[in-house]
Amino acid sequence: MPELPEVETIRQGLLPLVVGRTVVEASVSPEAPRLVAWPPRADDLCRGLAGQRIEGVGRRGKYLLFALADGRTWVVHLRMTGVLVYRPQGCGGGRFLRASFRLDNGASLCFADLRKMGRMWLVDDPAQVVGKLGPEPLSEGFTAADLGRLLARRSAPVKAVLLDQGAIAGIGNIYADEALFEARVHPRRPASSLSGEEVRRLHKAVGLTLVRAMGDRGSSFDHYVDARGEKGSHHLNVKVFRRTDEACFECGSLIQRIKVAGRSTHFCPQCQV
DNA sequence: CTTATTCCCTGATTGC
DNA sequence: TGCAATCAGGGAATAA
Repeated sequence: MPELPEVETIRQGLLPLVVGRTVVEASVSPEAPRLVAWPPRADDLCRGLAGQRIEGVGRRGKYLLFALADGRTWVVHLRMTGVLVYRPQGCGGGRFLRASFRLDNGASLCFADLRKMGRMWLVDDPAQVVGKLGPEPLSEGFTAADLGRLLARRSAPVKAVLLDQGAIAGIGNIYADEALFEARVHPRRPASSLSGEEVRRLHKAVGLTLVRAMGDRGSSFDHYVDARGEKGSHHLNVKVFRRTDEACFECGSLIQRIKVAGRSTHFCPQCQV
């Protein structure tokens, strides 16, 4: 499940490989009829990409944004099992290959996706896709006070707010659990019940958690690989995520798994209150 | 406006 | 051994 640290690792990996390159040919498998969310016809996305030079690779939340020479933006979201890899020799086959984008140096960007939940768009303005996202948690402008204001008007569990992309962009199930452990806050606490001190702790914890994960080039619990097809290593360094019934590194209590906001949630019943 | 629930997808896992 | 049910989870859609 690529979240902010994984998508950012992919972005940084793609940057030196594709910026300045031109897409020669794009193709989308008829087996993936929902992959192209816009334009309505996948063929129009392929035709629109062909001949376009890639001017930059950006990221907003969990979305990758490819700036094209004609001013339009190719937007890619990997959802659960999507993988976007740069292959110098082209994509070849592969059972889960859903789309391929051949570049002017003979290499290809290959989009594989076991569960077919990934989406892509070709739009005039990226805001058409990412316009409703909340602030970037790692931006300078996102302060503890901002987080406090966000949480203050929500009665939902604090974890549900962390997962809400319209509240904060880029946090998914792994890093919500990890940040809440880091902040010593119980995932079921109503968001508005956090004290000022707890809000400051959570703000710091979110940043620390995401930066650490990027330092490990992301977590490869399942399918995630970076732009060159390499796994990350942060799944070896998590404190609670998928550590059910294992000892808390802080206090030795057994990590518990519960459901919060419809998502499996891992926490230490001793450390997190 | 909010929150909760369902659906999409398919391989892996669990239960009988 | 086989087969069905369940689970994983991001985000859109829908319900309340």
